[in-house]
Amino acid sequence: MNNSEVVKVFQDIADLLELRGENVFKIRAYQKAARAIEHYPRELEAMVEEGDNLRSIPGVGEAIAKKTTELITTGKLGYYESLKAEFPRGITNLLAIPGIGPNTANKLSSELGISSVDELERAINEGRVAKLFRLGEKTADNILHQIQALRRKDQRIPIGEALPIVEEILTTLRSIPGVRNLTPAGSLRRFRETVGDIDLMGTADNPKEVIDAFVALPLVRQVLAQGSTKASVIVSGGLQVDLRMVEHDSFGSLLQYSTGNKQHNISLTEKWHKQGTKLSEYGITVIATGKLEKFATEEEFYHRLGLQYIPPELREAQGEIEKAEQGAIPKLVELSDMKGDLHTHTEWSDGHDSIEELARAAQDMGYQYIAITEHSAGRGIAHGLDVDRLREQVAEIRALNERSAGIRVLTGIEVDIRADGRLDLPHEILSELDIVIAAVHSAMSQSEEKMTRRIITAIENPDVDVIAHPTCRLIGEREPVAIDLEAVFQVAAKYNKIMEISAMPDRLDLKDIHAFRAREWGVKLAIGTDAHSIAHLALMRFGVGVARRAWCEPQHILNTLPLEELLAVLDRNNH
DNA sequence: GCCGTTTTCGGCCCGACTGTTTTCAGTCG
Repeated sequence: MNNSEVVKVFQDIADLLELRGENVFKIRAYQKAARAIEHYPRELEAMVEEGDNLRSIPGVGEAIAKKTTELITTGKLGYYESLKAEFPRGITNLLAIPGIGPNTANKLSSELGISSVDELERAINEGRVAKLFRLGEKTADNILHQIQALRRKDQRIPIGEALPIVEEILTTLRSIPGVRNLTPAGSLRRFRETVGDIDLMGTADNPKEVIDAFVALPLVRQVLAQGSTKASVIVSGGLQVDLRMVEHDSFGSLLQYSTGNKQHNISLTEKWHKQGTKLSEYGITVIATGKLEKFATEEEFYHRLGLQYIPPELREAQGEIEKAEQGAIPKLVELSDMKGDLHTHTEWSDGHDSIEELARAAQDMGYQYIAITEHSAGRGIAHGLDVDRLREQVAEIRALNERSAGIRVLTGIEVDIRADGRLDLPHEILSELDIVIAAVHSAMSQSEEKMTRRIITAIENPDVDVIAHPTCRLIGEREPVAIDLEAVFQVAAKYNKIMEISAMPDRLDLKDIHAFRAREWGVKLAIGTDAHSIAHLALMRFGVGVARRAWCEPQHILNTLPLEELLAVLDRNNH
């Protein structure tokens, strides 16, 4: 049983307890535990097997640890089953509709016998819902509207799709005179791999003008709300974007409040409440005097609390507040630390541009090096290189390096790892290359045991430097393969092999929590774009985002090294 | 149900909106 299945059970328990009208703090405890497990970098199943204490997870105490163990070892949870038996099947689906909470759901169930979204829709259309006490025509209409929105609403969208849309909006609005601050908040600012709605925060001398320009943007399809300081729109693609404007001197408080995540904010607020201060989107209020302090920047806000500034990517309630108290927030890797790209494709395999074009583009980005890593000729991979073509390419790259200065082009390959763990190309050619990346592109439905063995065999192969996209997932399209990453990281650490963070926004593989664990195991990471064209080189920032969420500093990332040091590390393994 | 620089019991984040009702319950972020 994987973590997300455990999370689902505890979220469901919280919903059922809400319906039952239980103590809200008990409900909150289950929600908090579910969130903590959702972001936890280790698989609970492995922890239970190894006898590790689940109570080391913040928010998991004696009762929830015991329930988790039961759930994982037996596949069932008695408490959950009996709780479910108390309510009509499917009633928790009603809670997923915005505007319906436990009280409304109970009322619908007990008075109208409704326990599904379809039944609810029918009842609204027949006018039965509006007749209930404390409901009415408007509420019923609103629920119907929400049901329809829910049905056509896409899932959370990948950050790679959201960010370009947001940047287009920001660029236009920033050109309005009088705009001083304008930035995204929420999960986009924290660089989560997918985002729901987009929140934008800003300040301007003329906020109304900015709001008017915002709702008039050409990509706006529908205006949901528009006031003097706030507006909500749906843009083409179905994404909801909210803009909120505040006074200049309150911008820091609002931005901090709106960046989250939820648990980060709750932890801060709870902690300082005990010390007699109240935190809100308006600032910090000393309860005794009622005096409100405003903050123009987030830095001032955190410093007022006696904390180091916490970068948005770390605000996930993973111990960052304690680290900030100790002054131990890491100096996270930045895009400007990147000295080169170690994973690219050209027209030699399935890329679009020539080696030289790609190299020039990399040089223009200020890189010191770029590795050309085509696919190997393994089955199923378009235009992969066999030994002869690879030799030919190596010769071309060497010639290119000799006749041009400014950037070093590294010879390489993204060699296929076959189903049994052997590589698709022989040692003779691999040993001639500057860098060998190995990756799985076939037989992805193997058992966890087989897949783990397969990857470990590749890691143990002295010709291999880097393992790329080890879970093979495609966000929203393909589930990750079954693999024991803890075992993989352990072996990678032993052999000093590198794990890649794919910066390709639909991969981001390793993902944040896996990269976090790899770093904890002492595994060195590389960030590669897997570029198939010049434009893809710019995707590096998404990989840097993942690395930052994994608490990585420059020394954890291979391709922050200058050329000579990079070559020394790669030479260490073989060649 | 969780937790501890008020530490094993007694707390547990804050503010706003909406619709229904006439003072506030319910829900959300």
